[in-house]
Parts: sequence; C-alpha cells; structure tokens
Amino acid sequence: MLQATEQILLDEGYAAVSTRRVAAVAGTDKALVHYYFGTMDDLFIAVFRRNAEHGAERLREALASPQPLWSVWEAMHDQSSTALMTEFIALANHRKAVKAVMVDNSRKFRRMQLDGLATVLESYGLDPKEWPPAAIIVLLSGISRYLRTDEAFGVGLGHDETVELVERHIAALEGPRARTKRSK
Amino acid sequence: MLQATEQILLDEGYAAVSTRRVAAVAGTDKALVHYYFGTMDDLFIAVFRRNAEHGAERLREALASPQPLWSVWEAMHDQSSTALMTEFIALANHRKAVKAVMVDNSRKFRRMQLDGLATVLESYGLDPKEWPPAAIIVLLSGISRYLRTDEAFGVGLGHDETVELVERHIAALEGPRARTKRSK
DNA sequence: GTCTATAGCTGGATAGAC
DNA sequence: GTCTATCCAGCTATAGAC
Repeated sequence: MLQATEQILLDEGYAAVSTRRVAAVAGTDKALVHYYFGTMDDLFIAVFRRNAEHGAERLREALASPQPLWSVWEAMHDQSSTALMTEFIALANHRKAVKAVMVDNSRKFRRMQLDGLATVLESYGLDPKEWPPAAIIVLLSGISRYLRTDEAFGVGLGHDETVELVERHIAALEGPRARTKRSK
Repeated sequence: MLQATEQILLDEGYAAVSTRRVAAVAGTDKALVHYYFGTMDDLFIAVFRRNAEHGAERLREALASPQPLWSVWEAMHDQSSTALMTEFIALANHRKAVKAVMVDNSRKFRRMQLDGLATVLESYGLDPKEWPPAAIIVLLSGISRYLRTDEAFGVGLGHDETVELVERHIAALEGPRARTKRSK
C-alpha cells in the first residue's frame, strides 16, 4: 500500500491519492487503508518516513565511500526521489501534520550532510571562509533538484553545460570519478 | 477571479482550488467561473499566462538595467513567484493542458535569459568555455528556487553562506550592487 | 482481517429563470 | 451577465456483517 501510494504520487500527483485509488492500485479495499493507516495524513506521513529513511541510508553510505563528494552528488541526483520530493513539498502546503514531519526531517538531513562533508572538504584544502561547506551543500542540492525538475518537463537548455561545470569542480577537488556511471 | 485563484494557490495549494473556493474568495458565484473561463484547466492556464507575462516583463527590465546580472538575480529571488511556480510544477503533473503551456513558456523564458546574458557575461571577461552562460543561468535559477523553497519550510541551514557566496561572485564580475536592497 | 453499506460532504459542470 | 437549482461523480470515514 505504501508502494501503491508512492506510485500514484509519481504518476498522477498528490491530488490523485485517495483511499479508493490506493486500494485499487494495491489490489485491496479502501476500508483497509483506514484500518492500517488511520487518516490520509497518517498514510502520507508513513510514505514520507519510509522514503526519508531510505534517503538517510543512502547518504550514510555515500559519506562512508572513498569519494564522498562524488557519491553525495550522485545520491542527490536521483530522478524518482526528486520527483517524489516535489510532490511532498506541494502537499505540505495544505497538510500541517505532513509539513511538520518534513521540516523536522529536512533539518536532520541537512545537518547530517553538513557534519559529514565539512571535514572532508576541509581535508581537500578548501578554505571554509571562501567556500563554506554549508554553501557547497546548498548549491549542489539546489542545482540537482532544478535539473531534475527541468528534465521532467523536457526542458534541457543549459543542462549539459551545468553538469559538466559542477563535475569539473568536483573532480578538481576529489579527483576523477572512480566508478564512472556516466561516460563523458 | 485570477487574483483569487492565485491567492488560493499560494495559501492552500492547488488542490484547494475549486470553483466554489474561487467564487467565495472573489465574492462571486461558482457558475460564473465556468462562464468566464470554461474548464478548470482553462482557469489555471489563464492564471499561469498572466504570471508568465509578468515574469517576462521583469526579465526584460532586468536585462536592460545597468547591472543586468544583479538585476536578474534579484528578479529570480522573488518569494511569491517562486512559491507559485512550485504549485504549478506540481499541478502540471496531472494536467496535461497546463503542462504543455508551461513547457512552451519555460523554453522561451530560458532562451530569453540566455540571449540576454550571454553577451553581458562575455563582456565581463568570462571565458564561455570555462563558465558557459547557460550554466550560470541554470545555477542561479536552481539556487534561488531552492533557497526560497527552504525558506518556506523554515529550514535555513547554510542559507546565509550560500547567498554570500553567490553575491560575492556576482560582485566580482559586475561590481558591488548599486542600489542595495539587502544591507550586508 | 476483510468486505459491504452507508453517511455526509465537496467537487465540476450545466440548464434555465431573471 | 448573474443567480438558483440540480445532476452526478468522487471523496473520507465509520459501522457492522462475516
């Protein structure tokens, strides 16, 4: 049922998520959605938490890898989680309970990124005065999300140039990406 | 009625936009919404177009100003239009007609930014090989939108550092901002 | 745990009086 | 142009049979 909800969020947007639709996609009954999750808020929160935990897990792995900067950049650059996040951001606009959970989670996530990357960046000889790690993280996050949103719309102008620029700078700090996923 | 719709989008999210709500906020009747705009798709498109025209107008002005880079950055950095855009992006996920209009508009807008800033950036001595104008625009747009989204959530970690970093680089190219809106 | 039934509401859209 | 009335669909949520 969590899976079904996620699917509907991605395919049709949050407004299409209803007990009926979820039940239909999950192949069960709409009354059971209430039985297991209570209200719709609770259902959304459950889906969000599951996703947030997955994201935190990926972040932990990325930070522990031999090329943390590359790994974090690639972990951010995930289409489906970005699209899901977009839906949740819009959803939070009129669901207070969901928003509260999201704000709390965002703060923790950002803190985790910062604690993990600050020492790494400093060890690369980056002057924290000129290039604050917190700013680097915000930059990478913002760029990544923007690119994915654009892509979802089929707008790609400036896309390649931006990725090339960012990755050139990452490579300058951390060396070329070891296990190349994208051949450039 | 366009104004009312915009207000609801900002305050309560797109799912709250209904003929009843729009009529209530606009102080009119729900049947009139259909009379003037036809379907809900048409209403959303009308609101979007009105906003897009306003955005294009601001961009034109910014590009014509003595400090185009600063002006474009500030024009991007507008809270209400960013929040509205976020709603429209989510909305477009399940309204084909709205999406089509938005994609078309996004392409034109990006093209306008690119045509306007490419020569400016080159005149500042920026090597287009190392810093492609298209990438600069995507960077600034992404960062700006991300910051605003964060702010709406009350997450501000790394915010100040990022703005400082970006504006330091803009100042290096175009000189200090002439008419300071933000005292630093 | 699972399904049926139903209450009670809000939604888009149209027809027709004025 | 404006308002009332109305149709029908979909929604959340709960009660109760099995």
